[in-house]
Parts: sequence; C-alpha cells; structure tokens
Amino acid sequence: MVRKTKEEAEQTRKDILNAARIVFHECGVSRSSLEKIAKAAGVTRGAIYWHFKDKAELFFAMREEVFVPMLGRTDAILYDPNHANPLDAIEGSIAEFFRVLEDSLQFREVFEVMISRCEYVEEFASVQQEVGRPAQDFLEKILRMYRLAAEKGYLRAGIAPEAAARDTWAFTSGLLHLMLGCRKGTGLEQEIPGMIAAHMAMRR
Amino acid sequence: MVRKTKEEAEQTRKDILNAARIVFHECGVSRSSLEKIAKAAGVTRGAIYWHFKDKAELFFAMREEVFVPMLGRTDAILYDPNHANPLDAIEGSIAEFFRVLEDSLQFREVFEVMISRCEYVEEFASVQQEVGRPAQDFLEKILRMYRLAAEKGYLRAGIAPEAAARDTWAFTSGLLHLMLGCRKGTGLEQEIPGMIAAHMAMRR
DNA sequence: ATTTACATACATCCTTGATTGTATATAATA
DNA sequence: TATTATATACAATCAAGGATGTATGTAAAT
Repeated sequence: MVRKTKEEAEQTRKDILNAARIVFHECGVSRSSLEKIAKAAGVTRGAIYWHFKDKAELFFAMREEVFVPMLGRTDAILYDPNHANPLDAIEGSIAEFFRVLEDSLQFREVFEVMISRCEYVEEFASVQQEVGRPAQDFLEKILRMYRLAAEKGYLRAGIAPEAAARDTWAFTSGLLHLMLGCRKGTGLEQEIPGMIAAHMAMRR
Repeated sequence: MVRKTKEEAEQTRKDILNAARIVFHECGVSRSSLEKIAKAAGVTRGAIYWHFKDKAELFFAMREEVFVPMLGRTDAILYDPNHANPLDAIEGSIAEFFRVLEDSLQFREVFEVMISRCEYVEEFASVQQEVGRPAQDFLEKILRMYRLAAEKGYLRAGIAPEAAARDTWAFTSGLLHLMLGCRKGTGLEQEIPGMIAAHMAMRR
C-alpha cells in the first residue's frame, strides 16, 4: 500500500521527527544520515524527502516541536498575576524551565542536540541565530521584571535592574550548558533548585 | 624534496594545527575533511596522518595548544599573592579569561570551535569530558577562594561560599557561551567587564 | 644503512539528490 | 451514486561525489 490518509501521513511525520531526535541525539546531526533516520522511523528516505526539504529543515522542525511549548510553560509563570513580587515570577519561571528539562526526556534530548551535538555552520548558522533569539528575549523579559521589582521596592538597594538582569541571564545560560554539556551525569541536577534560589536570594 | 629536518617537521606540525583551527572554525569539525585541512596547510593528507592518528587526535592537539596557556594566565592572577582580598583574585582571573579571548583571535576561534562547531558524540564524547574538566576545576578553585574570603570577612554576610562559588561558576560559563555562541557580534563583549564587576559587587 | 617525513595511489564505503514508479485517497463530474 | 481524474504519500532505483584508511614510494637527514 502506498497512499495514506491525512491522519496516517501526519503520524508518519511525527514518527520521522521522533526518530530524528533519537538519532540526532545518539549520533550527532552530521553523522545522522537520512537513511539511518528513515530506518529508525520505519520508512524510507522517500518519506523524509516528502515531508521535509532536507536535513536542516528536519532539524528545524524538531526544534520547533519543543521550543514553542517550553516558552509557553515559562512565560505562563513569568506573567502569572498571582505573583505580587516580580522576583518570585523570575525565580518560578527559571525553576520551571529546568523542571521541564528534568521531567521530559524528549525536551532534554532536543536541548542536548542543540547544545552539544550540532555544528552551527553554513545552513545551520541561521539556526544558531534562531536558537539565540529566545535567550535575547529572555533578557528583555526579565529586565522588565527587575525594573518592576525595583519600582515596587523588592530589589535589594544598590543593585541596578540592568545589572541584575544580565547577571541572571548569564547564570541561566551557564546552568543550562553545565547541566546538559560538560557536567551531565554528575548529579548537578539535584542542586539546580538550590542554586536558583540562592541566586535570587542575593538580590532580595 | 621530501625528508625534512626536525625543526621543519615541527613547523609543518604547527602549520597543520593552524590550518585545522581555521578550517574547523569555518566548516565545523565534521565537514572539515583532512584533504581540506591539508590543502590549507600546504601539505597532503600523508603529512597529517604522519603527525596525527586521525581527526580526533588533531582536534585534541589543537585544543591543548590553547588550554594550557589559558589556564596559566588565569591561574597566575587567581593565585597572585598581591591580592589581599580573594574576591579581587576571582574577579581578576575571570576578567583575564575574557580579556585573552577578546585579544587573541586564535584562542577565540578554538573556543568557538569547541562550543558551537563540534558534535560531542562517539570519539568526541571523551573530548567533552576533557573540556568539562577545567570547568569542574574552576568551581573547586573559586570555592576555596570564596571560603578564604569568608574567613577574612570579605564576603557579604548571609552568602555561603558554596552558593557564591556555584553562582559564579554558572555565571562565567553562561557568559562564555553567550559571547561565543548565540550572541556573538551583538556587542556583548564591551559589556563583559561591567558584568563581571557587577557580579562580584553583589557579594562584597 | 636506516630511519624519517612526508607524497602518491588505491580500494572501499557512505551519503546525497534526483528520478521514476505506483497504489490509493480525495475531489470533481456526470 | 458511480465514475473518473488528479494529487498524494510514499518506495525503489540510479548516478555521482566525497571521505577515510592503508599501502606503497622516495629522497633526504642522521
């Protein structure tokens, strides 16, 4: 049989994306041939070329699958009106980010692929820009929050909102890279909530 | 002519390492064929295979070329007895690290290759461990310094040396990744000294 | 004379992109 | 409602180009 119904086609698309994530994570992006991915998905390369233009587009689609819901989760907490203190919103949002990473193998795998299993050159150079964009947005978001906190008197005296924001920005980025890159498997995960709390405590 | 004197051979080894750095940086490690590197170095693949077992060993040698002197520079400042306040030693050491990265194109290229142009799988998985090791060492070094600072009364009351060390650790790692990864070319470099000073100011 | 420091040549293995084939879902039409 | 036409969702095959590792050649240094 060849021609499938739309639902079935959508399912094979998902199968391909799942296989791509697993193979990318295991072999790295450049050593993941489309043949390998196809086999892992139980299809042939023809199916992959039907759904995606090439490997770069497949990679990009895989990234989208997790970035959008991740941003939804963290923004929901960052902008939760229940927080009287913006510092609580920032802390909760960062904690949520790492909680999702720890809970979901799928999310963790995608982030690991992007951090340490992909070479950002040529077609993928643009991907790096896209990957860096949320980081840039994150800086702006927490900067606004820190300014709000300063206005409300929650931010410790002597700390400029700009300085606090950039420091938190670097801290979060570093934590992510340490957790998924060089130091994975060393039990760092358990210390993350404490590190986040300590980080925020210094500016309360 | 074929056979070279020992000094000449050492020079071609250096030529190969330089070419490898440039080609790795431009094409990414996996797309850098040994043929490309050989051409860039003005030799043939035979010369590369003479000096290095394979691409992984070449990569590792390139890394060594900059890691050792870099550690020398930063440790020299970290352990400089002129600093009465260990916090000054920490701040100076971190600042020196980023100063070297900005001054030396060679160092920056190597770090960029390691951060965003190499896939850490299979043969390179061990490299990732080695790359992560200095980060681990750095944590232990500054932890000792922070403890010393606490003993001498330089560390702000209410901050545990352990918390301060881990926070600085993540901050430094994040700054490095933001500078060389997603946000390069956005003028972040100019703000780095200020960010480091602000980071340390929060614990004085 | 022997080892060194390469250059050259060879064989093998992937990968990719393109093309072609084809059975069927779906829409249009009668 | 039944038939027809066409687009869909892949599978299979083909052609071509690298990339790697190894084996061999060789001229000069030691």
